[in-house]
Amino acid sequence: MKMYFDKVKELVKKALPLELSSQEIQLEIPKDLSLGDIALPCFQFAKELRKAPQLIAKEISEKINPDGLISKVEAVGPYVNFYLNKSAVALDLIEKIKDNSLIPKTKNEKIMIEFLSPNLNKPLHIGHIRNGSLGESTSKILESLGNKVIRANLYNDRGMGVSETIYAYLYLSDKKEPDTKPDHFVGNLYVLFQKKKKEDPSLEEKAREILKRFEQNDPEIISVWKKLRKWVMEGYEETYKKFGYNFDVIYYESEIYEKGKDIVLDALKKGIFIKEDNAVVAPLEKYGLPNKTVLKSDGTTLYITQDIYLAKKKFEDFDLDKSIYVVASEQNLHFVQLFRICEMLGIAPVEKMHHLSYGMVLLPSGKMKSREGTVVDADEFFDEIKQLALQELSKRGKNDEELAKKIALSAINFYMLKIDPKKDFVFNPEESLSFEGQSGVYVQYTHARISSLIRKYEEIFRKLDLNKATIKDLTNEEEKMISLLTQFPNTVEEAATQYKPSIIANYLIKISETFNSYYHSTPILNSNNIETRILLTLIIKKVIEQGLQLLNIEPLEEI
RNA sequence: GGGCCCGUGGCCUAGUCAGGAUAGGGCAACAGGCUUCUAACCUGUGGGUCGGGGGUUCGAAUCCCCCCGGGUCCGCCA
Repeated sequence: MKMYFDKVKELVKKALPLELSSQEIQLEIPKDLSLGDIALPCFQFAKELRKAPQLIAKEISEKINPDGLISKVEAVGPYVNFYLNKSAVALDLIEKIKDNSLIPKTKNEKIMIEFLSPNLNKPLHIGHIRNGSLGESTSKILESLGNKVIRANLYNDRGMGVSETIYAYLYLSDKKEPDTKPDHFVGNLYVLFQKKKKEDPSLEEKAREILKRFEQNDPEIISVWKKLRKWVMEGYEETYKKFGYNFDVIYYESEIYEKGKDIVLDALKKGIFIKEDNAVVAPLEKYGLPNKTVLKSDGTTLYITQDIYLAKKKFEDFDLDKSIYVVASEQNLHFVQLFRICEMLGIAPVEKMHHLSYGMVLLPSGKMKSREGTVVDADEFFDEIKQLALQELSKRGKNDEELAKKIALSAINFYMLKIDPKKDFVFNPEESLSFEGQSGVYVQYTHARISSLIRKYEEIFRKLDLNKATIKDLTNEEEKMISLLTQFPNTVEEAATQYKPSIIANYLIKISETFNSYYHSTPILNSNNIETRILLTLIIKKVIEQGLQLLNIEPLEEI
């Protein structure tokens, strides 16, 4: 698409009156593709020329002769509309499919993206799934453009929550091996502790003692801690596999929570930080932020101290161009402060760090609270959606557990990703997730339809020689489809620069809607323009396939 | 109290960063469409003060200011 924009700019430049030759030309994509592929709004010249934009549009359009890539130039009101030569554009797309360059590999950065980062005292919930979908999808999008992405996860494997499960295991349970999924088993210990604490508030103090003993390396505590931690991690691995998350690096808070002190003290010596009531403080007021304590007055570390340490370690160990954190929007301030502090310390400029902030997943009753057990468990959630998929499949005479899983995953990932990340959303278990309309399953259905077509008429498809492809006699609908298809690479780049997989999800909806409508109205195989139609269908399939993969969804050949 | 985010038909949402052509979709409702390439689909109908008010502009859902509603953060917690 960019090359087409450049081409149009060049044409417009030549047609502009002299006094405007240096002006930057603003182009846009018309809302309605039947108005053309690229539009030049002429308001931008009206002031300088002191002429009505309608008149300017007319004059410019008359000076431009269509050639090669541009098949038609037309003034409509204050706009000059440019139509691409759809056959040429479609052939170009086929070329790109042949050498697998639909998405141009124009980037080459080393990017770390940290996501999920759960507390190791309970299983993952639906909020983690939003986080995971975003993290995994953003990774894939960045990779598709040529970047090297390192997926990182930070395990919060210490602190009060973890100590409470240790206490519950030692003193409130019969110390047996897990009889359920191991992370759920540990999560149940946590819930048990919360319940008992309500009856006996002194338990809080007892859990604190566990934490103290842990920090003093008490062998009994350490061995239970190791055991519970292993169980939770085993449970997580299973869940990751189910949802398609992959990690290259796992950091453990237990290994870094005391680190960062040296960095802070060094910065204090250099006068970057200041001392306040014997604590070390990062002065951030000049940036319009509240000051941040980075070391307690008793000399012990804080959460942010280890964050500073880890941020530095990441840049040093991996020579990163960018470090991304996928964390809920509640921590917006924390990350603004962290990034600013990192810049003050010379770890990295703020531009090299990004907080991919996302809104909360709420329940109709309000916020999820793991203490009170009002959470939607990730595994149960998955199973529920899988059951729904199974029901739908059985309506169609199929009984395929594996397929049901894949459909459930498509639905979930798409549902999580199609909404703008920063928006909160209320999850209503009964009615939220749909298999029709603007859903992952709708896109999958479109893909499966095309696949079925290809499967049924394999010989025809095999006879096609992509090297001698011709595209001819395009209908209006087909031209519009090609216009949409050319926007795919831009869509991916846009999603990457904005860290918004939702842009791709919405694009896939649009392309699926267009194709389904086309499919309904136009015979593909039983027509006199079969080659052109098959080629277009192949391009659509490829675009949907790649788009779905970027959303961490496996394209299905059949549903 | 201050900062940040959200507010688009009954419900969900795109468009807001980079202001432009009659504000796109989906769900639900209603009316249609399967002996023909997958009906988890398609076609049509009704339904909108883009939270409210000012301002900037030839032009505002989009930019600026004020206000209203909701969320969230502002610990020597994690």
